[in-house]
Amino acid sequence: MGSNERRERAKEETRRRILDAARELFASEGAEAVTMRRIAERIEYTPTAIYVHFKDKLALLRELMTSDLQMFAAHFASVAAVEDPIERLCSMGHAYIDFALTHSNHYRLLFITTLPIPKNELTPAAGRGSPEEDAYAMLELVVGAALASGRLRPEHTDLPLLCQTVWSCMHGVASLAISMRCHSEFEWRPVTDITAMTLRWMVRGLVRDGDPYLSNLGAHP
Amino acid sequence: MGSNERRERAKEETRRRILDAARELFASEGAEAVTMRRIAERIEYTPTAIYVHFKDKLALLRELMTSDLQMFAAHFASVAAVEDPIERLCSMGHAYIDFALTHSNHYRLLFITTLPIPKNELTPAAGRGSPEEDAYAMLELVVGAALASGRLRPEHTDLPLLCQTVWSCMHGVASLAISMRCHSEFEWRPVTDITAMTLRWMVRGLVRDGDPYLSNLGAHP
DNA sequence: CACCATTAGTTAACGCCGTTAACCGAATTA
DNA sequence: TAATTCGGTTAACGGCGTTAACTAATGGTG
Repeated sequence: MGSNERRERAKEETRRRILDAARELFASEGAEAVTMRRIAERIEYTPTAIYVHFKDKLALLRELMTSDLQMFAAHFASVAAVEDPIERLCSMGHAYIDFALTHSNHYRLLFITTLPIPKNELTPAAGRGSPEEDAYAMLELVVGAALASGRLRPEHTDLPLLCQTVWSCMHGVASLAISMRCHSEFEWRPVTDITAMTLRWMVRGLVRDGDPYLSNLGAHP
Repeated sequence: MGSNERRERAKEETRRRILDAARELFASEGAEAVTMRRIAERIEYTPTAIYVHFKDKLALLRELMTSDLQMFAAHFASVAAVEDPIERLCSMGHAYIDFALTHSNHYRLLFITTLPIPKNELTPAAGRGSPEEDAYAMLELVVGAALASGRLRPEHTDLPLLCQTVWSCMHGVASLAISMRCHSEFEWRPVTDITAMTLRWMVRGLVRDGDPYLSNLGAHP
């Protein structure tokens, strides 16, 4: 009678409310504040009600992560517009750090916190590959474009290796900055400076000597 | 009568046994396996007995961290012997990754896991500064030597900035490698390759054009 | 020697946590 | 109307970190 559909929609609705409550709780108070009981309390349900919609806490978190990964990927939308392939890569690096700092809780969940279960099966996801590959795929696109431009040093041929090295360096800047935030006693240089220097090293390691982009940063930064 | 000393020594002894049990449990089964109850079980005490020797779990972990930091610093003992300052820095980088991979649980506790309480007061420590600064101080020494050698580009003058950028990059390689270990589905390049490439970029970003060390890696690696 | 103070360690309990089994009650279906 | 489905609740289990009250052995002191 179609009323079945209504019931299904209602179920989807509470499921969404659970996810929203978890996300909000997580974003505002950090991962350790996300407990089944507090999520339930927020939506005025019993903790066990959550288990009707999610197998367990990990399944809930995994679903949170997939939506966060989409948000993460969306954060790089603007870099595609940058014309120069090298500058585009730097722009992506800056966007990466920006995301990590402005959404540090999300960044921690996605890339720092090691969940008990491997994130292998984040979601089947639409199309090919997990959403995690969306941002990574974009990185491959950007680095691939730099590679195709012929401006990289001839020894650079391994695209995955290049991407993973770039990612590693940026992740290092982001994650160390996040964990050093409170660590006041330490005289920590501004993240922007560390980011800029890392990107400068990356570019110099990537492009051939005498590349026009080098003059942007050659003088005295 | 001196028997007081014996009592004190006995107390120190059980305190040490608690730390040993925690360390062993931690190294073999990871951080989440370290619970007050399991530690107590190992040394055949009651969980509450631990509270005679440590204020709470965090205090115990902090003490574990300080000894791990010493072990961490000791891991770099051999790099001081390398003569060439640039090569010494690379050697330290390799040692860093080596430590992170062979003692990944310790590395996670020290640099990845963000403890609820800032690690500000790890220990007053002997001499000046916390033990965390020992390895960092060594990094400052190594980078400082490179700086003093006059082989770095003239724009490099900020020693802390250089050290922190180096550290960030190496930390990125280490931590991403650790968290990607299980993540099988992903075609991840060997950590040694990523490490080598990162160090190559670092060196090229650091030293002047035409530095002799560049010919080591210039050809076609 | 007798008495008291100190203290390493135990017992019992509290309030959290994730999770499960049994149940309830309203809506759907036959 | 009777049977069935199923979103949600109640009560409970085992485990966690931590605390208060207590025990028992030791040490110093009159």
